[in-house]
Amino acid sequence: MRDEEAVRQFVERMSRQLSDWGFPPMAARVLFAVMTAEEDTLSALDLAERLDVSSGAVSGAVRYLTDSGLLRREPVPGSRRDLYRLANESWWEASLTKMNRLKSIADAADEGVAALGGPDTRSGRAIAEMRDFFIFCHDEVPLMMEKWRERQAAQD
Amino acid sequence: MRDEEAVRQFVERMSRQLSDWGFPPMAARVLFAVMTAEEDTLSALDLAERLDVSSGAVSGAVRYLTDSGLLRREPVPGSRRDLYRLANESWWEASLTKMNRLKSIADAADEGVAALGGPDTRSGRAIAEMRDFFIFCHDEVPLMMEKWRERQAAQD
DNA sequence: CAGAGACTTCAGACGCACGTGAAAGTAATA
DNA sequence: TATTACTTTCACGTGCGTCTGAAGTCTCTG
Repeated sequence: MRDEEAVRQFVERMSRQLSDWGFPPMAARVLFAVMTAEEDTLSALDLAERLDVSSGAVSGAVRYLTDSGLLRREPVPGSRRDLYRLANESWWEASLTKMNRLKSIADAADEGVAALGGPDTRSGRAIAEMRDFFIFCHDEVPLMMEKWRERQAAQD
Repeated sequence: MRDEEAVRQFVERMSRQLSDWGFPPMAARVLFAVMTAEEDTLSALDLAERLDVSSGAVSGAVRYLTDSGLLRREPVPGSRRDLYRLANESWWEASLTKMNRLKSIADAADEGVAALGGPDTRSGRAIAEMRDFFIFCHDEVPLMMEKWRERQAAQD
């Protein structure tokens, strides 16, 4: 049923997609290794073995992921081993909802308008419109997410 | 009024934002050099001078941008010099509307579900939900853009 | 308290994408 | 046809992020 080789390829392909978006590659691999596991927690060693990477790489990746709030570390009492679990089943939703990137762009654009001498110059107007567009998106995305959640709720 | 140094910084900062999204840095610089120009067309030489980069770099960047449909090349009759103009005043809108990335992720996720043995396994279910989420976004974004266009139209 | 197991840190190597600068290519002018 | 103006191509150098592997640290067990 489950095709381990295909799963590997999937993890690799998906990680590539994420890293195209600026996500650290190894962190992406770890994230999908956890998502594609039938177990709901994995140790650092498990991750290193399944991904066939060094323990150091795993260490850096889980640190990134826990800092970002995507993964939760669960120390095992009476053992040096830590287990990792997805902090949020639908991390992608939370990630998109924030979308600080849109805000950063809007902010940068706003400074641009000032540098260009206000929204009444040719170029200033263009950048101002761009800024407004990104502000609009930044506002709309949460609404979109809400719609998604409603739809999900309705499906049950 | 117009602060050239601040404009430079703006171009640089904005390009950085774009390249964080996987956009080629030099292409981003050229794009914003054109957007921030008061002229509506610029030659390759203009671009090289304003950005203080080599002509080779400009050549590669404009090729990328014209191929992507963001810039239009306008040969000047009786001259070897070409001028470049924004192909679309609101290229960002068009770019977001396409958003092939979301589709790619959904496609990859779909293969993942198969590899995991269908949507009835623990991990398969998680990936299937993720897939549906990205399909949802892919469908919603065009609606969002429509809303934006309506709002813009209303503002006139 | 010694040893084993587990994670972290860090210096080094590696690969990759990017921009440079020079040389070649192409088209207009004389 | 030679010259000039502009663009494209490409081999090279560089910088950056990333992974490895070994050494270090910590903590539980015997």
